[in-house]
Amino acid sequence: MSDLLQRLRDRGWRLTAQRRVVAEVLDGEHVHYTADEVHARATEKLPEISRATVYNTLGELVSIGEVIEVSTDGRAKRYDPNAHHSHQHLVCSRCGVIRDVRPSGDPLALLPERERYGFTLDEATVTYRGLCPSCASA
Amino acid sequence: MSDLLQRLRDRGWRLTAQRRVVAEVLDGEHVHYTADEVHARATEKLPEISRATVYNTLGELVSIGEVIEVSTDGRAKRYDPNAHHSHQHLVCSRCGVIRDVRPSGDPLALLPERERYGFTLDEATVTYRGLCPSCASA
DNA sequence: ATCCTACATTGGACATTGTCTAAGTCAAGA
DNA sequence: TCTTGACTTAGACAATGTCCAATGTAGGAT
Repeated sequence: MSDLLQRLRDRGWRLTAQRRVVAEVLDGEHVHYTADEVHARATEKLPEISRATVYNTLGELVSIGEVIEVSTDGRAKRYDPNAHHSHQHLVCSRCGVIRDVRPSGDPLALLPERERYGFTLDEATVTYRGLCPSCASA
Repeated sequence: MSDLLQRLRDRGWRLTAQRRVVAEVLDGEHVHYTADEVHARATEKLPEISRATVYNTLGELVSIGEVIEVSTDGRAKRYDPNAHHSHQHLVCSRCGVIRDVRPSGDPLALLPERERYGFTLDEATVTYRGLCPSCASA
């Protein structure tokens, strides 16, 4: 059993076939599926799983901090299981491929006091955009 | 006539009443309306303007670089007319208010070479999140 | 000033993404 | 094994965005 499933059990989650399948689909590096993509892949393993369950499960995983919601293009949200290592995203402007990246400093530190307008800052999310090697050479 | 309308005319745009009204709605500082909000405000001045025209005009303004598309919450996109001064966004996690802010350095510089995966970088967009003064004190 | 016509607008159908509900199902503790 | 409350399901509904054929009009041409 994956660490994720163990953590879910520790939180009192009922481990249904549907939740197992969603967790399996989200296992891996540089995974950034939309809800529909998760549903499509989940359906391959469990044909009767419903869209609503996929949305529910993704929402729950996000709310407990196991998965991060990413919206790089204003279209469908994407779900990133790499929640336990702080990171940002690098996106190809042409093909849309996404890589997790780690900036060398804290992006929050770049915002001077006079530009904070009295806000209590929490986090900064950065999206780097450019062309990936294959799009750049094409 | 505003500078924006003059620039549009210089590009060969037909200056219709609808385009004038959309341009007027987008005039100002810290303006970040959704398409529907633009439509609602435009309707006050020109009741017969259609949703399609608002979407068309916003899309055109974005494609010629006069307006920036911002999606801070994964819901509707917002349209920011402050396109001629590079800036980032500061968002209240509770009430959603958005301010334009200017970081002190170039966020692109924070991404080390080994984290660029061969991409040709273009830009970095940063969203700072926290609580605004009134939400923090409530 | 009037006419022409290519470009712009309109209303509504359609597409995509996400949310909600009522009824049925099942995991896991007793 | 039984029971029960949590979970899942199908499908309706909501929010946002796109597309198209019919109609209208800005601005150059006359």
